[in-house]
Amino acid sequence: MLRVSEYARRMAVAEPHTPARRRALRADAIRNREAIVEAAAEVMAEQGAAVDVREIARRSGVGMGTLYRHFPKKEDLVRTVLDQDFSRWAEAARQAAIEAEDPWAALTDFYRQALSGCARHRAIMESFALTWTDPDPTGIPQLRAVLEELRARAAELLRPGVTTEDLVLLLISLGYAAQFTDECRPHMWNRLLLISLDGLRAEHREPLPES
Amino acid sequence: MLRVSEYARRMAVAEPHTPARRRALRADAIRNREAIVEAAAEVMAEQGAAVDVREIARRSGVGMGTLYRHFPKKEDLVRTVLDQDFSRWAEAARQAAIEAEDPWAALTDFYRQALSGCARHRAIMESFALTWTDPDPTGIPQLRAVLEELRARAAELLRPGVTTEDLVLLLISLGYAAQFTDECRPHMWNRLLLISLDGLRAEHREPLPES
DNA sequence: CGCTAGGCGGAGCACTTGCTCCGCAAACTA
DNA sequence: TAGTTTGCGGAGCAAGTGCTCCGCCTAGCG
Repeated sequence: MLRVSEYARRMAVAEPHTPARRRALRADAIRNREAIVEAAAEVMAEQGAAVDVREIARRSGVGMGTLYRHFPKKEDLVRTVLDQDFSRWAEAARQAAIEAEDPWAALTDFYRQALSGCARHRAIMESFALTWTDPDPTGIPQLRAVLEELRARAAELLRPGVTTEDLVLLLISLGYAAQFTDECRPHMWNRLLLISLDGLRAEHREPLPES
Repeated sequence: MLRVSEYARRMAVAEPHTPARRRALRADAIRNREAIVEAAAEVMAEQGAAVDVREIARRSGVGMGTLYRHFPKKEDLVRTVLDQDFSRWAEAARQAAIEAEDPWAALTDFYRQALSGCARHRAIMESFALTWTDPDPTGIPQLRAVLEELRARAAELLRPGVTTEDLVLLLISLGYAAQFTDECRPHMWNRLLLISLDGLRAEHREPLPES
C-alpha cells in the first residue's frame, strides 16, 4: 500500500507547478494529516461515524483549522477512513479464506475473520446500511465479489438455490449480532455462525422462498 | 387492554382527592395525550427514537408545552411508546406460535411474525441494543420467556446445546437483516430465516462452541 | 540567516434539538 | 352562567456540533 506521505511527495515531484498544488506538502502537514486519519479511524471504530469532530481533533493533537484544511467536510474524512478500514478488513477476510484447506473451511474462516472485524469496528457495520445498494466498487461490491467466488468454489457443498446475496446478507446480519454481543459476551456469535453455516449445507433440500 | 382515557377516569373516580391528582384529566388533555402517543409511535416506527420532538408535536397537532406537560422528558414518551409497541409486537409473535400445529411450526411462525414486525419498527430494533442486558421485565426478558418455552417444546427437534440465549440472539440478528432489506427487497429475510432454522435442527450433531 | 507562502489553532457563527416559561383560552364546577 | 383551575401554544433558552475566519507561526527556500 502507498503511504500518504509518499503519495504526497510523488505528486509534488511529478508536477511541481500544477495549478492545483505548486509545492510539496510541508512535513508538518503530512504528519498532521496522518495523525488525523489515525485518530479518526480509532474513534470511528469505537463510536461509529457520528463522532464530534472536536474529539478527532483533540485525539490527533491538532486544531480544528488544520483538520478542516485537510478534509473540507467531515464526510471527506469519514470516507477516507472508511475506504481504508473497509479495504483492510475485507482483505484480511479474503486472506483467511485463501489460507483455508478446503472450500467449506474457506467459507467458515472468511466469516470468522470478517465477523471478528465487525465486532470491533462500529463504523464499518454502519456503512453497510448506507452502501447496501450503492454501486461504489470499493464498498459492498468488493465483498460481494469475494463471496461470489467462495460460493462458486463451495457450490457442491451448498444447498440448492443459495445466492451470493444470501451470503452477503448473512454476513451483515451476523455482523450486527457480533457487534453488540462482543462487549459482554465475546465470541457468542461463533455459535450463531456455526448454526447458520450448517443451515447452508447441501443436505438441506427444502427450496428457499423467492425473495 | 385498558385504554388511556378509561385509566385516567378510573383513577379520578377512585381517588378524587389524591394529593397527586385532585381531579380527572380534562377531556382535551386525554385526547391530546392519546394523539401524542399515536404520532410518536408512528414516527418512531419510521425513524427510530432519535426523532425531533417538534416533529411529534406537529404530527399530533399539539404544541410543545402540551407535549412536555404530559411527558416531562422525551425519554418518558419514548418509554411509553416502546412499552406499548414492544408488548403488542411480542404478543402478536406469541399468538402466532400458539396457533401453530406443532412445536417446529410454532418456532417458525413465531420468528416469521416477530421479524415482519422488526422490519417495520425501527425503534423496537434499536431498543434491543439498549435493553439487551437490562433486567426490566417488560423488555427482552418477556421475549426470552416465550422463546424459552418454545425451545422446551421443540427440544427433541433441536440440535444439542442450543440455548434460549442463542434463540434470542438469532432473533435480533435476523431482525436487523429484516429491517434494512425490507425497503428494497421485502421478505428476502425469509430465506435467511429458513437457513438458520435448518441449522438448528437436531440432525446437526456438531457441538456448538462455548460462548 | 531572513523572507514569505503555506500551514496552524481555536474562538466563534449557524443550525439543530431538548426543554422551559408564561400569557391566554377553554373545560369543568357550582 | 360565572368563576376558577387546568391545560394550551409557541417563542425562546441552553447545549451540542459542523464549519469558518483570521491573526500568528514556522518550514523551506535562496
